[in-house]
Amino acid sequence: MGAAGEIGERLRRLREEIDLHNYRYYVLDAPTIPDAEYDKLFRELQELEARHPSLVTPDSPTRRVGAKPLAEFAPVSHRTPMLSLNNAFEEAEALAFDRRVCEGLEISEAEYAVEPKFDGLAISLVYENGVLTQGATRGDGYTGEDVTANLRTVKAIPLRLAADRPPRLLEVRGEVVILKADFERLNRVQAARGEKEFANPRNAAAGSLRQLDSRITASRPLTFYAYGWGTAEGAPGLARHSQVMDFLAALRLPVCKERGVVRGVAGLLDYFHAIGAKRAALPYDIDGVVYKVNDLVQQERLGFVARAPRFALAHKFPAEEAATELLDIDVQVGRTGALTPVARLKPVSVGGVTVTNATLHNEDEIRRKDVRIGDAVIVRRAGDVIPEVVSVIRERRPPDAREFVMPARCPVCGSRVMRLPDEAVARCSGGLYCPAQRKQAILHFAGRRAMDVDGLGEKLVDQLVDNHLVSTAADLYRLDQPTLAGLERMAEKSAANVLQAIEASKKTTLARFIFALGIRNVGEATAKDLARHFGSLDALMAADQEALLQVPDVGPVVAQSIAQFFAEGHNREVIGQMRAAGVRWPEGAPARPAALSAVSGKTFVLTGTLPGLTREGAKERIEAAGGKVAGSVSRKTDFVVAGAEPGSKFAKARELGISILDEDGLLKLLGAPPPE
DNA sequence: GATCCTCGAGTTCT
DNA sequence: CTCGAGGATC
Repeated sequence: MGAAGEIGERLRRLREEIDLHNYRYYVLDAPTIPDAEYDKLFRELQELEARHPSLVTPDSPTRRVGAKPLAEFAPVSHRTPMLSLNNAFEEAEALAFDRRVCEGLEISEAEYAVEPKFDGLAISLVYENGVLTQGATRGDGYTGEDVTANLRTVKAIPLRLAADRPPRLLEVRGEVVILKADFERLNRVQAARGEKEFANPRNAAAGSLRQLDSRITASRPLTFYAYGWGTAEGAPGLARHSQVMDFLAALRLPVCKERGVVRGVAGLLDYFHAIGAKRAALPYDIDGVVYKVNDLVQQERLGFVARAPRFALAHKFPAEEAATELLDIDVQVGRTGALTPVARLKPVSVGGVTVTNATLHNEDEIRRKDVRIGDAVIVRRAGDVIPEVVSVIRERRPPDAREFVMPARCPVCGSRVMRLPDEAVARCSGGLYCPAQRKQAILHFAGRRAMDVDGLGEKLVDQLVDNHLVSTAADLYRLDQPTLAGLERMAEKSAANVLQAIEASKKTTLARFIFALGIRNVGEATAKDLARHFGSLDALMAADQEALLQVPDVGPVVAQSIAQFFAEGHNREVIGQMRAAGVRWPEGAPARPAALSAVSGKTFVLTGTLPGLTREGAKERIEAAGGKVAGSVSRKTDFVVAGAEPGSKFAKARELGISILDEDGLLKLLGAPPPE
């Protein structure tokens, strides 16, 4: 072999090896060599190609870096049209789909290929004799845009298919997406550079793919999943869609791991619910699942209606984001006097529930998002629960949109509003003179984690305070049946229940009582620390700054808050009244000796819904066994206990490699003896 | 002084 | 759940 031939051979081997590592890294997510070694191979290839430009091939992994900006994208006609799917939002529509399929095919039960529906951008990739020659957006389904240069930078897309005799022509259909974790990283980078953050992974993927400068695309963490083929010439004859997917996977195209084959409508719905339950834990965003009749001959027999196939259906989850109108911004007063702006929205359905309010946190947040009253806004349920205004649709801003101004006086009591120079929140300076703060203080006192007075809710507290029946928490213990029964929506029976609950709350623990007082900066955890450290309320009340600083997790700020609270004569008086009324707890004995177990000293984080235990129950049992329950996952977390529909904590635990337990695992651990 | 971790506080809807 | 801020740690 001549020198040129040898170099050609070395180049070929290098490319093959790099392609394989790319596949393992980007598609299988299971690299087999360290990054540094990969970089070495890559550099060797780059150097060799630089010295022998004539031997550079278009499918070389070095050609992924991005090319010069284009003036515009060229139009591309798809050989086989990329049709849209019919959508279903209700189970009834899925049932109707299955019935039509069975009737159309004159069978009693159909077999379906099922897969998640990615929330990304549909694209088409053309491979000629195994080499990627063209990539295009879906466009209107018949004509898309040529984004070949951009798609070449996507590492999960093979530039050459892994086959000795690849099909003459293969159109691969799939979705370009950004993984959730990559999206968060990307936004952090954007923020650090002072550039605009993306609202969601889909927008980020769309924006990245539509860059005329492919070097920008190359810097974005795009990935790809194939979901089918269009025109295929010289490909093996296959009978089922599921086989097509296996074929694509064998060519080293990335395909979704969650795909499956099910029978009948029950199979479809089971899959829909299974994926729905897994949704939060999946690394990518999806907006539903797709059902396709698996048999390709049957698909052909069913054919198309208008522009959508009759053999496939997209069964969508309720939208997690929606556009609506911001009608007004109100201000709420919290227990500490914090003024929180709340968006009043035109009711809109998000994630299956109707949203009318959403917090805007504080003034800075409103400014940052540039939200104005009257704006069209995008609303999302953060972590699937709490509604939040994501962004403003600038193009739809009405000319009369008004900026929000934080009021100078408390909307409830008229006291001056203060904002400390280094704090984000504005506060009402009225203290307990402010009815809003008084009400919140009483609600906090009665809260489940504090004194646990069942049935004492917002409506009742409003009435009690407004009618001057109660002005401090101690007054609760002076209420009687006739007073309560005179209130709205308070029949004799409910009045008796509330009195009973108030009576029952008298028997409590020191930690709960300290928490219930609502001392600034003293929450549940600090209250427990204080109770354990001082053993009695009198010892705590007598403690000076220095004594307080001895308590773990108490620093100067918290110590100051506590000392200040007890120095206030009014507070001491209220506490005296409550003790006189019979509020009591076991005192003296500082903390029972925690049972020694495998759980002692370990930190747990709970996420999702456990089948047999409540969150509180699980927490109590872990603490009784000497463990700690923290709110968020970090490297110091020993175990994450995951139930059904876990949140982002589950993903984080996986990322950090923390042991994950289910309820059974937790119970076993609780019962297990301590490690030697 | 910077960084990481945890806690506190506020929030929605059924 | 998310944000901000207090505390601990290096």
